Amino acid sequence: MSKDKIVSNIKDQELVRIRRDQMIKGAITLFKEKGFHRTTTREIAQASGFSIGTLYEYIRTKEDVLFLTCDAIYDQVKERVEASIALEQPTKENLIKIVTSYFCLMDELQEEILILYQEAKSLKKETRHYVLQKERDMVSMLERALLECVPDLSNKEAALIANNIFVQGHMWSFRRWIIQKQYTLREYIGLQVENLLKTLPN
Amino acid sequence: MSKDKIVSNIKDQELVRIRRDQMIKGAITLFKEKGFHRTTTREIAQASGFSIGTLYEYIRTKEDVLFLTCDAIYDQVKERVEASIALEQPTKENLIKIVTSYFCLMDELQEEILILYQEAKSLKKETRHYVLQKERDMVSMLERALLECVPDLSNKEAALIANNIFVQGHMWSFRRWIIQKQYTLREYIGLQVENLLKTLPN
Amino acid sequence: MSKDKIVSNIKDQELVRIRRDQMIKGAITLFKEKGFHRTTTREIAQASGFSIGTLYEYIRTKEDVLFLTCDAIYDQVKERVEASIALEQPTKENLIKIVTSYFCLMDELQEEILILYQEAKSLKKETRHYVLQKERDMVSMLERALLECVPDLSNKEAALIANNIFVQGHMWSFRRWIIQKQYTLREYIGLQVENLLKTLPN
Amino acid sequence: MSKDKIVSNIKDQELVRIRRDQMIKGAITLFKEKGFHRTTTREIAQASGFSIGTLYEYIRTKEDVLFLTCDAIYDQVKERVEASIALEQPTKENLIKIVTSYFCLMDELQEEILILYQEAKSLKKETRHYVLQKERDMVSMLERALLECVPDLSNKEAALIANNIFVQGHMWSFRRWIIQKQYTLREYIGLQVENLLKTLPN
DNA sequence: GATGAATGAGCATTCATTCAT
DNA sequence: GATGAATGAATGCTCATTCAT
Repeated sequence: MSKDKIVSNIKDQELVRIRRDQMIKGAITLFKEKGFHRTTTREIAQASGFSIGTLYEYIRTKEDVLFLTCDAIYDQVKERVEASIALEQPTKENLIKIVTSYFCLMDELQEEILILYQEAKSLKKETRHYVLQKERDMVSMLERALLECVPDLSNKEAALIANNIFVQGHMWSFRRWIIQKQYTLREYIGLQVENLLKTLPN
Repeated sequence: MSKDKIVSNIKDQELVRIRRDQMIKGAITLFKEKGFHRTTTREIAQASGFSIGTLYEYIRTKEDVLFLTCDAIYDQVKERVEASIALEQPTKENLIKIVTSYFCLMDELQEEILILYQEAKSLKKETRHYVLQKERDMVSMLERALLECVPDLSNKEAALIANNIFVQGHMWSFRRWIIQKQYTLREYIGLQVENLLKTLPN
Repeated sequence: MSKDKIVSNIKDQELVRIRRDQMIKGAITLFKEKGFHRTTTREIAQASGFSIGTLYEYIRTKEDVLFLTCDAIYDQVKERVEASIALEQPTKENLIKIVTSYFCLMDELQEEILILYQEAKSLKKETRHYVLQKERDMVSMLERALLECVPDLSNKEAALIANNIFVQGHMWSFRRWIIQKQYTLREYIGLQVENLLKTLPN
Repeated sequence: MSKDKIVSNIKDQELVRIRRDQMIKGAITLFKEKGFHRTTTREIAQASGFSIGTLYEYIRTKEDVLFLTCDAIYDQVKERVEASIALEQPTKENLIKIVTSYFCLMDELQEEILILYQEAKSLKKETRHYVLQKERDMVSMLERALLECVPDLSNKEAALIANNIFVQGHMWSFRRWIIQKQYTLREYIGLQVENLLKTLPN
């Protein structure tokens, strides 16, 4: 597991989980507000409900907080996308359900997605790659769903469409000032799904 | 003009233009490399070919540099998209040409686009809105081209497709580690244009 | 006794002795490696084989560890010098034996001597004086041995020579990078003893 | 030159010299009082007469201050020993003069010598070796003076005696609480020189 | 107009010490 | 008696900004 790479002085693993959850919750609030660079470690500690000294018992560097945060966001997204895919039979109608629920998820997690877009680049190589891999996994899930639901699709086509769907979901977040003024979520989903269907064979 | 909002101590407007061009050139190089927050004003001054004191004769704060830089990138993009649109007759074939040349431009300006995505959020409200407006203008240009070339399109459809094209161009940049490993630029453009055509009426 | 000045929460005096011995052993290893200031109390606890909480049951401050350590080193040196002096008859030949075995001891305890030289200054006044007194005692022992073996020596001469011998022993430790490259221990002892004999009357 | 290895942001080399001299002066005062580790960079800046920001324009790390300080002390010692040796003809009487003036110098620079003894170990490998070399050079100077003034001496004997003299000089500083209570400087020099003469052939 | 030395608020991180369990 | 989680004052260092020359 990824989080195990972040070293902590605290022995009680359950406590580490609890404190890091507090930390991630605090950090997300702050990163939404002012971004990673403008947030101080003291603010993170305070928002997490403990002292600066305690913060550093659970991480090694400020960047660790960013990693834990990005990681948690991806996990959350991945888990829910996975769940929505697992439930469905591989039919075109269900593909639409999957995509729809993915867009809804993106709406729910708008601000978290923004954090990924704007701050993940501040991770060091190794951790950035780790997080990138999670992203890749998620696109792969969409790709597989596409291939199962629409067997006529070539691999390259499926991969591209998966990427497009993936990014159109994010777009609802990172272009919200523009998009959300023109469309309701339902409209947006409706139009994007319509286009998607036109794109698919048959 | 936007740049006029950034105050300078220097009277000679031509000199201001020259120095700011140097500054933007230096800043882009540095921001590509290490991002806005990790770049110091001293480094910007040095990369621009003058002293830190001189830098501050032409701007008021470090954020001004970011604004000038984002602004310059958008201007560059806008100018070239405008040119490509202006040349063409409103036919579907020419729409493809416009979109193709837009994707090529995004390929050329990959790193500049990344700067916009990752750093523009550090701008203060007012300037961020200013830059956002430029983005809106650009999407509008694509939208108008779409409506002219494909008259059957509704406004809402055209706006959404314009946004999709716009973001698919950026995607080539901000998801390059994933996308550019799977597709050549030509392949990417080919597939995206193909999907676009399927999406359009007729 | 000195160690009794260091307060402990623990009643069982034998346990205090045992834990402090562990502590001193751990501390010496660490101080040799990185010095007093660069060693943390956590490291000392760990090297001693118990927790940080337990460490503080047996001392009041980090400086106490330094004191106990310096004190232990001096005790060790003193004990062995005392033993070597006690064994001998007061003849010039035996003086040579005493000096020789002192130099050998200094060779054995090189790194401990270094600790005294480099860290004892970090002790607070009171404890520093206490340790200093031990040093004085040791020089006095050499001085007495000198006076007994070479009765013609004046007090002032004996005191100075005792100091010289004392420091020449340390020198083998604190100038080792220079001295030990030029001389083997035997050579060093041989030459220093030779000079000593020339210095003495008769 | 050694100091050139310490990088400064400031271009004006003369100013660098001036500021570093202030810094060394301030640092020596503080290091005498509380040692390197207990002295903060802020205190060094203040004692030097400028702000913490300015301090860091002239050095890169706190350790740089220690290096500059040790280096300056050695330079001062070396220069004066060199001068005293240069003046004299190679006779035994002049050897005594050289040694006497060396002891006087050690008396004058007592506290600076203590700094070398207690803090030089905190230098990083490279700089520590650099400083060590200066020490070696100084002993070599004494050694050469010995060989010139007392030609019958073997190299090994001369080297050892040079080291003894060198350390007996320092001893006046680092054992001052003991030695300076028993002897005046004149007495100390008198007795040590007397012993030295007994040691030398003829 | 250009320069670069000076400033000090601000930040990440450490670590001796305490105390509830 | 032992443990180890919690604390926060302290510290080294950075960097945007100013201003005298």
